[in-house]
Amino acid sequence: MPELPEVEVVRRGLERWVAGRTVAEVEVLHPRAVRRHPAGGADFAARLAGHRFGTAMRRGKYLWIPLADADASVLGHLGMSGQLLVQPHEAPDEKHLRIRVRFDDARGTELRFVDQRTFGGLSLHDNTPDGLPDVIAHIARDPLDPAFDDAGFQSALRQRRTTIKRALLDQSLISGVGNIYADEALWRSKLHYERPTATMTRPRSAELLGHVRDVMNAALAAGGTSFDSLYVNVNGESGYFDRSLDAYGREDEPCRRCGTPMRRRPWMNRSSYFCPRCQRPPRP
DNA sequence: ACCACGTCCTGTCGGC
DNA sequence: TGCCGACAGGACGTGG
Repeated sequence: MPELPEVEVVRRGLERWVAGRTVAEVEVLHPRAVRRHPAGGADFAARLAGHRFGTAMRRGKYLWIPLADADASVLGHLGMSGQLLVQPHEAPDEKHLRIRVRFDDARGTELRFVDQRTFGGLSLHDNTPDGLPDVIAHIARDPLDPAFDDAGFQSALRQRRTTIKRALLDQSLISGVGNIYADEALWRSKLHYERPTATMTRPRSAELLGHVRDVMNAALAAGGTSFDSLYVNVNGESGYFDRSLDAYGREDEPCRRCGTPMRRRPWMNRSSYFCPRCQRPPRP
């Protein structure tokens, strides 16, 4: 379940292994992997061939590789189980290989998009004037972006009529936060996931934002987290932010602050993990 | 305009 | 032993 730190690790891998290379041929092996490319797989392959890759960029969980010779980008999202692998040509095809990109050089490697659950995919889009693929113009900056607007986020929270975890997962408010880091940041902030955003004072919002950044930076320092053997970085090495989670997946285990057994609650077709003592539910 | 929820997908795991 | 349901969840479309 790649979130921002894992995606950043993949971005760095792309920067190192595919920047500057020219596409020779693209094979789309599963239509769902290009479902965000409206004209379909054949068009995706045809339009990409012959173009040279620039330096991979990232916003939140989205990755894109600008074409060095056109005002367009290859946009990628890893979804739940997506991997971008740089593999030798002779490596056997992965079971869930969805897209293969061959290059026109003699480096002997190709780029592969592998994805078991097919929530992720690649697509080709024109750029907006600020160099962003047009279809992700609505995605907010992420908290590690130097241009992230802290004050704007805080006032947006107060104006919303929703609850805090929903807001953290809303990619138009703040991007790059998924279920795992949301639970981690809320635990660190001693906030219940159902706290109304309207009750978030400036200091409380600032503290939460600080914890979101701390959790992400810690994961980044550890080379990206993975809690699922499906997740592998761009070179095929599995990252693992070992034993550093305080909330996610810790049902019935003692809270690392107060020792109370942690709880899991079904929430929005997923789960929320929290300490019932440190993170008191809001008064109804 | 804002907000909530169902849906897509495949593999693993645990219970009966 | 084998079947079946629950679970994992990011982002988008739809309906309120």
